[in-house]
Amino acid sequence: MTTSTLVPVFAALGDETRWSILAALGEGDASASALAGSLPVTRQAIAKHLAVLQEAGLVESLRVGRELRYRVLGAQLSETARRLESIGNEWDRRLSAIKRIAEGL
Amino acid sequence: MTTSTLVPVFAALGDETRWSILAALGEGDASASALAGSLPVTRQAIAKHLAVLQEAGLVESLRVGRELRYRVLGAQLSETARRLESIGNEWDRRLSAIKRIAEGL
DNA sequence: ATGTGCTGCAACCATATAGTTGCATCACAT
DNA sequence: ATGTGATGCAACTATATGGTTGCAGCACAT
Repeated sequence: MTTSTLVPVFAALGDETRWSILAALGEGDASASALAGSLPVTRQAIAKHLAVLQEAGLVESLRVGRELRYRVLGAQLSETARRLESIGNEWDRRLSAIKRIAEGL
Repeated sequence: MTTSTLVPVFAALGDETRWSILAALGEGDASASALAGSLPVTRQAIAKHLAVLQEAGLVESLRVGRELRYRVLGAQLSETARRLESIGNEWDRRLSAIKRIAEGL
């Protein structure tokens, strides 16, 4: 299971550039250098972002000869979504409970 | 519908203190001052966090006499979760497609 | 052997963020 | 009328973050 801490995942997803990187990786695995070709930031900046994403468990890296390719882990996104969903439902449930009480049912 | 921009929502959720605030609000609506009583930061810090959360559409505020109470909007969490889920599935789908191709099916 | 291209590390800069203190102000109750 | 408790605003500090440049090192192909 991919039970990473939730907060770093959200923090990682809270940056536009990282979404650009994820989107670019959606086209297929790519190295930091390759990504630097299609994004308006330097390779080093991308490397830092990839480190953050990897730390959050959102991408994995694989060596291919002298290059380091990155791949998106969609499962981690789904997992995070499920956990967020249940939290959201929890709050909704609580609110409905309060509403029912308020309405005297 | 609560179609807020996705990134600010994640950014808002990418902070421990804000989760503490959300958790505290789960106990019931509360003002910044009230929250400051149960959290280890000052009222002003909490007020800033609440502004971020409100900007992201995660909480709403309601005036009650001289105090400003905040309430969690669970629906926004669920909405965000759904959008994240579909993105995650999208990536999974793509990966399975690649796998099928690689396996010659 | 050597040049090219990719990674890795370090220093550096600017801005954003999380937090603080201090003070003015406004509403409510006595 | 006045005190108390809440919000609102501003200034300030420290650290984190997103970004840069520069350089060293390593792997691959010719």
